[in-house]
Amino acid sequence: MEQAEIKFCSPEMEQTGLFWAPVQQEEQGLDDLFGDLQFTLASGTACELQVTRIATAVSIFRCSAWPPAESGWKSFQLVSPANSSTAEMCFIAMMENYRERDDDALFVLQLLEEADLDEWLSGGLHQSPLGDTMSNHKMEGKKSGRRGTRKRRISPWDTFVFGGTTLGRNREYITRKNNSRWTAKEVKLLVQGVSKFGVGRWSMLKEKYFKTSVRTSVNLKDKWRNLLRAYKENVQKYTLLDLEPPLVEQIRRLAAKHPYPKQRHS
DNA sequence: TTAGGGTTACGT
DNA sequence: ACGTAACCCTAA
Repeated sequence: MEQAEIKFCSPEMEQTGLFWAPVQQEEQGLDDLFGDLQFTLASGTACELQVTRIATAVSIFRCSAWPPAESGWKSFQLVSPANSSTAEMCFIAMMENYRERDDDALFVLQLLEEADLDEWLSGGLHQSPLGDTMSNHKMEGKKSGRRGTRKRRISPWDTFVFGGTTLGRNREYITRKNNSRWTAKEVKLLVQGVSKFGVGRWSMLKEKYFKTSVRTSVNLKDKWRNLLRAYKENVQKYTLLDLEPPLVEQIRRLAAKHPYPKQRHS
């Protein structure tokens, strides 16, 4: 959102994609962090992320566009203590395809388990539960362990934070398997994109409007479909996200202009 | 890569 | 319970 200034504690952590960062909190709470977040790494690299998911108790932010692009890290999660007004936040980098890198994920989870995350979350600790343990861990050396198809599953991160035994005690739900709900801001962007490129050019839309977003082109397509279902003169009983009327109008106009599904030629 | 049906998580 | 929205699967 409003360019939060974030400094990193140590270069090592920056390397592994795991670090602490003091973040200025508005009184509104963590919701303010929804949307685009820009900051600068200690190295000077500018970053831009999009925060797409926040949950209560522990806040999880799934972000994208982890730089450097070559590192293979594409997204990360951010865990912050509940109810802290100047939250110290721990960014935990993770792969876009955590499914392929369970070893890594589980390794970190193990570290977190050993550290007293509960205590950290309650505000008791003032340094990373991971300490510098991470510097011993060579991420790049790891070959991903899992192969083969696998049924969908909840991210181990989610399970740990919300459903795992360590923290499960007072967390009553598990997050959605992926990115959670679209924000009004994202929807606006999508609508803007559709109005520019028309319906059906999802990968281009992704490229131009959602380059750094967690949303995939398929997500964009699905979201558009949902928007139509929700607003196309159609009476849904309710919507989970209220959009500004002008935006809804725009959606309706676009829906009329570009029939969807688009005619498949054959 | 897209369209569209199917599945799952979560809100009401 | 049931509806909505996010995600998955896959033919073409």
